[in-house]
Formats: sequence, structure tokens, C-alpha cells
Amino acid sequence: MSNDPAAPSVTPKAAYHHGDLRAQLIAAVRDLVETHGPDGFSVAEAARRAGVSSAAPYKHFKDRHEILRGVVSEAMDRLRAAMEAGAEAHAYGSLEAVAAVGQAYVDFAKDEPGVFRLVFGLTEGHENAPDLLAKGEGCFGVVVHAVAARLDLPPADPDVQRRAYMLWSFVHGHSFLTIDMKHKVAAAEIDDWDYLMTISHAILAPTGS
Amino acid sequence: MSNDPAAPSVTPKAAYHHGDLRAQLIAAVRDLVETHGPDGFSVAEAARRAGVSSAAPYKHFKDRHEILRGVVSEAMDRLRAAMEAGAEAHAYGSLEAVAAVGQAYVDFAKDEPGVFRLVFGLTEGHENAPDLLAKGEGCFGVVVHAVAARLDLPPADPDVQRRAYMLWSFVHGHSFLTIDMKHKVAAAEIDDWDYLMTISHAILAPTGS
DNA sequence: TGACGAAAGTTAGCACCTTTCACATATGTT
DNA sequence: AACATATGTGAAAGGTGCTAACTTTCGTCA
Repeated sequence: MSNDPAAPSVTPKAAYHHGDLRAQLIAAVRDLVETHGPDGFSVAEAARRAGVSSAAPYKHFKDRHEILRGVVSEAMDRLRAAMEAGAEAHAYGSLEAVAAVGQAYVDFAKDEPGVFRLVFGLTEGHENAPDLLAKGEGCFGVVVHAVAARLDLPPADPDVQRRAYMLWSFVHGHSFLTIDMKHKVAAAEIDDWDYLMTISHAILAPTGS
Repeated sequence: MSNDPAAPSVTPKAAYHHGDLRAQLIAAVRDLVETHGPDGFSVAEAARRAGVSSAAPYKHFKDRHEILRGVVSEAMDRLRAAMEAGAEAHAYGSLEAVAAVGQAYVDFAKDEPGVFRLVFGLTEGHENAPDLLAKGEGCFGVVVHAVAARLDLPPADPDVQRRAYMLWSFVHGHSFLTIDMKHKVAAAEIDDWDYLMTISHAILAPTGS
């Protein structure tokens, strides 16, 4: 790459080993999943979009499943980052910080319903991929951390774990129902933030049962 | 074919217009979805299991999606029946009746995780199928009914709707997390019934916020 | 500098799947 | 008995996943 490896046009894609196919494929698949649903994706189409032959992806991924796992992995990174950003936007240990973690989760589902569904609809992926499992734990860890801060208890405390799980299942369900049945959610006149604050308050109330 | 429609062996399947292909296909697909995941199903394989050519299914279903929608429709019928049975197993208007509706929901997810995921993972299906929408409403209606009975309010009451939605999102999320991340649920030592009773109690408490 | 091996792409090809089309066969209605 | 209809079959087109064998490019080390 001394001067220009045949630099022809504006986009730096013309190299015939064109650099970052892997990333471009993941981006293409993410887009396909988002627009055509988790099923309406094909390796061939992704390759077409990246401008390579339909066999090229297999130099970077073993399976079509591995591509999807790549998308999921990348999505989980973003999800976790969003959750952490949500928490850090409010005072440490505050109820708002807890709710903000949930809000980030819901926002993600709304912004990328296809990818969100993919992340949690991957049946065979989960068993085969310890890294995805780890990232899932990481996301849950953000919830646990916020709850622990709020209750002023160590994250490993069983009560913290339990309440964090409750919160998560609530937010998870609300996210799914929001993207699956918008009309129902609209009918119930749910405002996300109110909802999340109410729930957080209820679950983190001093005495358990 | 006067006496017996060619009754040859034990199974009544030998008629070459063999009666209920549609139902048999749905059963086959349900099984495939359950064992090989929502993706690992093919019309061809289902036809093979039903003992017909791979073109036969298209006499009963327009698409492969329509077959899946058939499975979903049938599953929703069973889900609703289970929820209603759960409610009716306890005193009308009791908290237990509410929790039992949720328990039926969770049990369904545990018993048929593949189908459960299919029901709520169908993106394109939902838009195109008003009957599925209606059945979804029907299931939600069971929750609403139980909540209304508990609160002694009409089902159409906004407060009833809102609390029913809250309950549903909780149960929905718990169901998904249960089948997706069993280990996490186990780690949090969640007992379904305790959990559901706790949640129901919290959500149906007299004053809202 | 230039030979070489690994990385990353290509084309060709098989097996399978979806869907359609033309055709065959049972059903039942009049 | 005849005909329309519902339900089956086989063949074929087009797409997809994945592999194999070949080619090009890149970095590296004598």
C-alpha cells in the first residue's frame, strides 16, 4: 500500500483482497436480518451485497450459523455498551440508573427488532457458543451491578441475583411484546420510562415477599 | 371400497387420497420444529414423513409459511385451552387463578420450547394473518379475564388492561429466559409457582403506583 | 530480490429445498 | 354415467449451502 493499490474511486473497497470482508459480511447480514427477518437471510445474498462470490464467506465463517453468531456477538457488545451507558447516565445506586438499564434494553429491541429476535431466538447457537453465553452473562451482569448498587449489597448476594433476574424477565418480556404486538402495548398505553420506574421500584422495595 | 376403504393394516392411512393430510403435515412440522428447531424444518421432510410427494403439501398450504402458521394456530388453541384450564382449577377471582394462568404459559414454553419460540418468533406471519392476531388477543383475554375477576372490575377497564399487560410481560419474559437460559434461572433458584404468586400479588396490589 | 507458503478470492459442481406446471386419479353430485 | 373438483404424482426451474480445486495476492525470510 505504498502509493495506492489501484485506488480507483472514492470507496476504498477495490482491492481484490478487499480488506475487511468479515466485517462487511456481518454488516450485510445484520441489515438483511433487520429488513427481511431472521429467516429471510442467505449467505449468497450477503456475499452479493459485499460484492464477492458466494463461496467467499466460507473463508471467514464455517457455517451460515457462524455468520449469524457473528452478528449476535456484535449485537451483544452493543447492547451491553448501551446498558452500561444507560446506568452511567444517572447517579450511582439510584433507581433511575436501574430503570435506564432497562430502557436501553427496550430501546435496542425497538431499534433493531430483527437482530433482537435473532439474539434470543438462536436455539442451536447458544449451545455451541460459549462466547455468546459469556456475553449474555455480561449483559445480565450489568443489571446485577445496578441492582447491587441500589441495594448496597455485593453482586453475588442471592437476593440481588434474584431481583435482578425478576427485573430482567420483566424487561425482556416487555421488549418482546413491544416489538411483537405493538398495538396491544399501545392499547394499554404503556410509557416505557414510567413502566420501568414503576417496576424497578416494586421489585427493589425493601422487603421481598 | 364398500366396506372398508382398502383397510389393509392397522393404521388407517393407506387410502391414496389419504384423508387428513393437512393435519398430519401440521403434526409432522410441529415435531420437526420441536426437535430440529424452527429453522431445521423443510416442507420436503414433512411430506416425506406423511408419506406423500413433496408437491402434495401445496394442495393444502400456499407457502411454507402457511404451514408454520398452521402450527402456530394449533399451538395457540392449545395454549389458550391450557390457560383457561389453569384459571378454572382455582376459585374464581382468586390470586391463585391468576398465577395458574401464568403457570400454564410457562409450562407450555417448557414443554414445547421450539413451538413456543415459533409462535412468538414469527415476524412475517403476524402481519399477514389476522386469525393469528385474533388468537393472540384471545390468549391475552384469558389473562385480562382472570385479572378482572380478581379486581372485581370489568375487563375493559384501563387499569385491568394495564395490569394484565404487566403480568403478561413478566410471564412472557420469564418463559423465554427459562427456555433460553436455563442455567441462569437455576442459578437464581426460581420456583415457578412462588415466582408467579409473588408477581401476581405485587401487580394486583390495591394501589397502582 | 525473489522464491514460497498462507490467506483470501474465484469458478464449478453436488445435493437439497421451494414452488410451479401438467397430468393422473379418486370423490361425490346431479 | 358423466363431470367438476379435490387431491395426489412426477418433472423441472431456480435458489441455496457448502466443498473442492484452482488462482491471485501478500508478507516474510533466505
